[in-house]
Amino acid sequence: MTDQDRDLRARLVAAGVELVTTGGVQALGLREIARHAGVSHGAPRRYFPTHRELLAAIAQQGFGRLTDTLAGADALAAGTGGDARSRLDALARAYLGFAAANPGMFELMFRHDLLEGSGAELRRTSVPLFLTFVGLVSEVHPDGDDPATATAALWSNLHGLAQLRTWGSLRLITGSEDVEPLLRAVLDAHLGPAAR
Amino acid sequence: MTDQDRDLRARLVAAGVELVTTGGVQALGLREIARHAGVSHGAPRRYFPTHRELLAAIAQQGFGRLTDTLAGADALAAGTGGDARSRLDALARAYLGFAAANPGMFELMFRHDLLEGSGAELRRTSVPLFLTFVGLVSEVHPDGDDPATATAALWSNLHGLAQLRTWGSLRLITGSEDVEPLLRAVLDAHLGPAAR
DNA sequence: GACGGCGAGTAGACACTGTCTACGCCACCC
DNA sequence: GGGTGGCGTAGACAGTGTCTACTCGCCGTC
Repeated sequence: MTDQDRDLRARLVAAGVELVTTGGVQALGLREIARHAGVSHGAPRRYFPTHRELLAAIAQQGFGRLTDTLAGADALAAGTGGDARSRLDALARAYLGFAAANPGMFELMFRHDLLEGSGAELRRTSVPLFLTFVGLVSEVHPDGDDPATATAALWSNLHGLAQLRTWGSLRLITGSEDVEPLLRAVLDAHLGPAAR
Repeated sequence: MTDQDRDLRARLVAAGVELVTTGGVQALGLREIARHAGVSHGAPRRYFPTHRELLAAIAQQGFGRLTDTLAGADALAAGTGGDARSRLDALARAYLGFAAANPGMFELMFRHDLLEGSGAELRRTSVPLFLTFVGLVSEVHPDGDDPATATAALWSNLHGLAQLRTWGSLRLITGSEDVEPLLRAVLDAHLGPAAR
C-alpha cells in the first residue's frame, strides 16, 4: 500500500504534517498541501470543506503525537521506579522536548485563530493526560488545597516556557540558551525542591 | 491638527491599532489598514517597505502601552507603600489585565512569524522593565541563587497563564473562568505564600 | 516668475491565495 | 450493458501583498 493508494484524506494530513515540520505554519497553504499530496487544489474540498478544517486535522495529529510522547515518557519514568516528583520531571522535560523538536507543529496546535471552532474540541483530547498530571501533583502535595489549580499553574508555566524558548526570548532575558536551570527553577517553585 | 493632517506613517499605525483592537490580528491586512487610513493600497509602501514592517510598528505601539501599563501599576503599588511582594502582585495583575483587555494586540505582539526580523528588536524594549522585575524578585528572595532565573520562571508562568486564558483553555482545565485562584497559586509558588 | 526636480500618493498589473461551480471520468450495481 | 454516484480536475472569482509606471503639487534655483 503506497502513499498513492491511501485515502486522500490521510495523505493530505500526512503531507501537512511533513510540510509543517520542514517549513513551519506558513508552508501550510491549501494549494501547497494539495500539490504536495499530488492532487489538484480542489481535491481537498471533498474531505475538508474549508482550509481550517484541514489544518485542524493536522493539528489533531500533533496532539496525538504529543499525548503519545508524554505518555511514553511517564511510563518510562514510572517503570524505572520513579516517584511522583521524578515522573513530573520526566513529563515536563518531554513537553519542552516536543515543543523544541516540532516547533512548527507546536505553533499550529496553539494557533487558535487557524483552528477556530475545532480548537476547544482538539484540546479536549489532552484532558485525560491532564488528569494524570493532577494525580501526580496531588501526590507531591498531599496537603494542598486544590490539586487541579496547582496543576494548571505548573502546566501554564511549562507552556509559557516552551513558547518563550521557541521565540528565542529566553536568551534575551537570561542571556543563555540553556533552559535546564530555568526548568529546574520552575519545577522547584511548583513542586518544592527535588530530592537529589 | 486632525487625523488627516498627521503624518501618514502615524495615521497608518493608529489605524492598525484601532483595527487590531476591534477585529483582531486577522483584520490587519495591508489594504485594510490603508483603507481605514483613507489612502490607496500603495501608499503605505512609502513608509513601510513591507507589510510585516507595518505590523511591527503596530506591535511596537503595543509594547509601549504594555510597558506604560506595568510601570503605572508598579508606581501605584510602590506609592501606597507596598513592599516588593505586593508590587509583584500588582505587576502580575497588570500583565494579565493587559492581555485580557487587548487580546488582539497581545496576540500580535507575540506572533513572531508576523514580526520576523524585528521581533527580537521589539522585545528588547521590555528589558528595562524586566530588570525592575528582577530587582523585586531578589528582594523577595534575598538568599536565592539566581534572581534572573527566578524572574524568568515567574515571567514565563504569567505569560503562559495569559495565553491559556485568552484561548479559553483555562475553563477547559479548571472548570472555572476565574483566574484569580490560579494567579494566586502561581504567585505563591514563585514568591512564597503572601502575607495576608 | 518660469522651470526642473522631487517627494507623496494613485492606479494598475502580477502572481498567488481560498472558495465555489461545472465538468469528466471511472467503478460499481441493478 | 447502461445509468448512477463518488472522486478528482480545471477554471472562474474576489481578495491579498508586492512591484512599477504615472500624476500632481510643492520647493528651490536660475
